[in-house]
Amino acid sequence: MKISTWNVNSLKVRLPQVLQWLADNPVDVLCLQETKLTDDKFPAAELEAAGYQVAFTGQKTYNGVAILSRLPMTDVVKNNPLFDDEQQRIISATIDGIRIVCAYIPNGQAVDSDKYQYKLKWLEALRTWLEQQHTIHPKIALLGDYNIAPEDADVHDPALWEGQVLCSDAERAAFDRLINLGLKDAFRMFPQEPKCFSWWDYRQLGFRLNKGLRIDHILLSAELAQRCTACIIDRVPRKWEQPSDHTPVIATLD
DNA sequence: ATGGCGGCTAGGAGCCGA
Repeated sequence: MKISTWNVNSLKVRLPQVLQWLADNPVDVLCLQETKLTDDKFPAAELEAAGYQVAFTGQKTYNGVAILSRLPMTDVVKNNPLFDDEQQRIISATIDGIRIVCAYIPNGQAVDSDKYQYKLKWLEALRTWLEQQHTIHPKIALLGDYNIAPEDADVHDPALWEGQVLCSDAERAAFDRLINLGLKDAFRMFPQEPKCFSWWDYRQLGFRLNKGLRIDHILLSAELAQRCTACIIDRVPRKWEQPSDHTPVIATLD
């Protein structure tokens, strides 16, 4: 079973690329972030025609998440019931006995901004809820755009980014608290080349110069980590015309 | 580098992302 995540930065613009990527990479589950579509505009028919069931929750202009699955989905839940939030950033479902949580964690903008405080509160509420979910569902995976580079190895220029949003101590501590629930960062379970990233700025030739960050992650509970045989970042769609600034991450489970 | 690029809403220029 292959489960994956991709921040598509507008599903309206990126739908052809999502369909192409799924044709090339027939994963069982794809979690999407930043769909930026209200539910009435979600391209369900096109994705169903490609062989995927869909669950989604969106809003105008910003945010929006979805789960695409080849297998049936049950118990779809939108958002974090413990956190009153107008922003549509979480959707979860059970697929083949696995609880899949798709999350678009807030960006935070800058460490001195209100959005950063919202990000930290949002992460604390996520941790509390996920702890409960983990108890209920021992087979649980949290996939998405975390907007956190967990370690300096996940940053192209750690000195430039030190203390900045996405790399600050408080954000990394929040990431560690998720790990401490008993979750594993699937990508770091395996040997990887240095300077592997999942996001590159559109500006300044970010991708060509590999000036990126690894901020898209798949965290697995112990039962799933045992079954995980590979985790890779697929840079290919970042090379396509009109790409998302993020690229997919895929974990393979036995 | 208080920018850039790209998508969004607008139907301008400005917000936001990361």
